[in-house]
Amino acid sequence: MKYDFTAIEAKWQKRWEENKLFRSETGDDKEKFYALIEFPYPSGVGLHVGHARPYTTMDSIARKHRMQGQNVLFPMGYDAFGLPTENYAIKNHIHPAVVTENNIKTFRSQLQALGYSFDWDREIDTTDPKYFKWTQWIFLQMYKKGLAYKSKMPVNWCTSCKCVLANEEVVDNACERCGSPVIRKEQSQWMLAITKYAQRLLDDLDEVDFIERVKLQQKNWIGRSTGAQVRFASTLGDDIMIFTTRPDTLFGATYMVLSPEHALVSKWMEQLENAGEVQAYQAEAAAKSDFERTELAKDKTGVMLKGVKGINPVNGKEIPIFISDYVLSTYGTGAIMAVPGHDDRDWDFARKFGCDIIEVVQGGNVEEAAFTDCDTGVMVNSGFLNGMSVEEAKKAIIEFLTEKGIGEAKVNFKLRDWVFSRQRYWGEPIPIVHCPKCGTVPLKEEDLPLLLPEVESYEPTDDGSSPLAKITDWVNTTCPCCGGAAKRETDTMPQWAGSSWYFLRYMDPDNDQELVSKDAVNYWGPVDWYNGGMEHTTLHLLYSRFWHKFLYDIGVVPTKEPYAKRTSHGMILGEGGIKMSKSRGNVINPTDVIAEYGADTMRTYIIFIGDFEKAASWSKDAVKGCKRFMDKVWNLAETVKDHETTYSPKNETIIHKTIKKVSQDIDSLKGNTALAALMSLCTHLSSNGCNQAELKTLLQLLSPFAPHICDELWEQQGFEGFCSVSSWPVYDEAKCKDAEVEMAVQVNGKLRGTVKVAADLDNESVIEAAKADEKVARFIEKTGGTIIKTIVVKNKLVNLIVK
RNA sequence: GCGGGUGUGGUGGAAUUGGCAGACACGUUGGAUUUAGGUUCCAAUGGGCGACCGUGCAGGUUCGAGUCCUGUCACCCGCACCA
Repeated sequence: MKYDFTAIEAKWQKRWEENKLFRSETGDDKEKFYALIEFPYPSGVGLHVGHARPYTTMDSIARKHRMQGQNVLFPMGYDAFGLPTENYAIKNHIHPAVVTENNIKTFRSQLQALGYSFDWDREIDTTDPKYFKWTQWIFLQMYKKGLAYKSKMPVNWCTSCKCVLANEEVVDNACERCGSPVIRKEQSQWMLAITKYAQRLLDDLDEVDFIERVKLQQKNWIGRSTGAQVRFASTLGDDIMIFTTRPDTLFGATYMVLSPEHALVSKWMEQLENAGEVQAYQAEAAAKSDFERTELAKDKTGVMLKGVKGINPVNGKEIPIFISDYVLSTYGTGAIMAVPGHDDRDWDFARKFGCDIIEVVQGGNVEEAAFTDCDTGVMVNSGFLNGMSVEEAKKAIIEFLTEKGIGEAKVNFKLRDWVFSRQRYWGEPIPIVHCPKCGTVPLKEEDLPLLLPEVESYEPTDDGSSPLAKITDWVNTTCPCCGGAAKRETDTMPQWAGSSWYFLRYMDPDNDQELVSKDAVNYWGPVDWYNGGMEHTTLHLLYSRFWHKFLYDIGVVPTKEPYAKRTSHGMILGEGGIKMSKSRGNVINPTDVIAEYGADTMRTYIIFIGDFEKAASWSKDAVKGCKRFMDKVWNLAETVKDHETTYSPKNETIIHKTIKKVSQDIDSLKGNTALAALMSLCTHLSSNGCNQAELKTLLQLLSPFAPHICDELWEQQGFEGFCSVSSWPVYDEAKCKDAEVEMAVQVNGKLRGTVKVAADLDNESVIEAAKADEKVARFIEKTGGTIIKTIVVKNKLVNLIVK
């Protein structure tokens, strides 16, 4: 018979669905296993091979765990709010909901064509009112607990479109759409106080099994630092609060720097001798993105505020104050004391602007460069701190500052609060009403979901408010509190909102009373294994941990952390290691690959392509190798005519070895080497003869990767039920060992030969066998003849040191 | 500039974590079967005539280094100059 993958794959996808083979029942007696992959944003271009990599890998893990008898939850859904859909809708005058619906249809059929073992009865969509009702509900709870608040924040403002732009829409400081300059402008925004959870988000990383580089990136992003907050007086009367991690160097502070946006700068403006210069610099800074400020770091810029001086609180010295864009308004207090002797950036700046450089920790040469690596140095030029170690000085100065009431110890985080408003149409409306009498009033829970109104146009308004602001019918409402006339909040939530809790909804997708039932979350939570891209490490992953901790605090979920384990995949690049992109025309569409070679080949190749955690490049030719492997398995099955139920002695060892290898490799994300072992097994069985018991095991081991062909051959061999849900083969450790091993023989560390000996042979016999090898003996003779030392690595290698 | 990564044949990548570098594939070459082949099978395939040389580059530790240490270069991802 011919291997007709198209017919076979359609047949089994249909059967799996008809039999609800992958449905997961909440509350099963079996051990639960919740495998999660990041749900896709259903863009117009459809599924990308980049999606297929983590999805296929996690599918193979889910399938294996299911075969091992676990109750597996492996769900799929769509993160469908977002900018591209909205922009497409604006351009083509189609409702974003319609665009979304069409895109989801495409995605669903593409996912189904790949044969993933999702429980399709649990599919979710973040734009479904039944779903976002609960996104809004969570926001209300946060508002009630004081975690949602309004604040002025800088936004990207297109001077021509007169609207707020996402960072993504700003290209080289210009609007992506119209090319006009983009400036930074203050606008009132809804914020979520993630910083209140900073310490817990940091501490609880110790409790979870995340790959190290994810933990590290989150740690550095949260960025806890300890230091002091210190109040500097100024000659104009106002105090300047600064944060420093090095209060011990306070005597070395020879100038101060404020961020250009600092409130005191505007306050002092009229009294400054160089107000014009200062204002020009402020405008210049406003035109730069934070990122650009960073890139231009090498050449420090700034302006001295003439007419005001700061006063160093420990020695009373008057020091100049600058504004410079290397100080950010969003970190610390937006003001620093500069210690050029012991900070690189301060040193560069001081040299350029002619500020004093004072050494306060001995050990370097501050005339040459800042001495920063100075933890072991001794304090000098620092009054009462002189002679102390850095550590002692830190303690002493904080005591001194606290006593005098001019400073205190302070923990500071890099992490800043989450800007939660978007002036956009295609997002969850924020369920808040503004009442002239009652102020800001949350909607009542029973009035959720608050739906999006129908609008004519999705374009933002030219005063920077959301398109919703134009819908007066919708905006004008009554106050839930006093019943008087009031106006709705017109900002919507960011795309991150819906994805911050979706894993909970999969546990109980149809519940209209709660976001998730206690039974469901107690049974399924936490997610056992969550895989996703590194690009989501600091935003999505942190946001969802934050929301989960909040839900834990209000008693909705029973665990502090949402995900027990987190892994991350590498990117799929185009041929030759170039990034896939539309403009390069090297984008691979999984649907095309399926049409040409079948889903099993596509799945096998995407697993075989390389180390899951590293980037890998697509190769059209290499796909063929995987198709050949499918053909080989098919051909092998055609040779099996017996009904043996035990392995033959000649194949026993390799079968047990392969079961062991594949079992271990799947759970350590090494499907590539598992497949290499299966290819070897297949070749071995083809040339050595294969009985039905052996074929059965091969099919089961291959099934997580290539499930369709395995179920087909399973049926053809007359086995019961589905290979996809059969019991995972077990191996016998004792049968994984070969009787004989080949050991490498080195003379003085260089490979000179090999010997075949019985496994686990004692060292002396191994050395004798090694010396007996003709080539080895010759090299011993040549190098001096006397063996002075021997090193034996069991079953691996002998090294003879000869003099 | 900061944070996190990655560098191995003609190509994708293996290497039990300090123990035979190049498993398994792709490609190439030769052969067999075939009317034909995106069929199947067999053989060869890091470089060098060789002693030997080979894991981005330069050192180091070790009986032994792709793996550990120091320095350095290149590339990729993220970013909010984090005081």
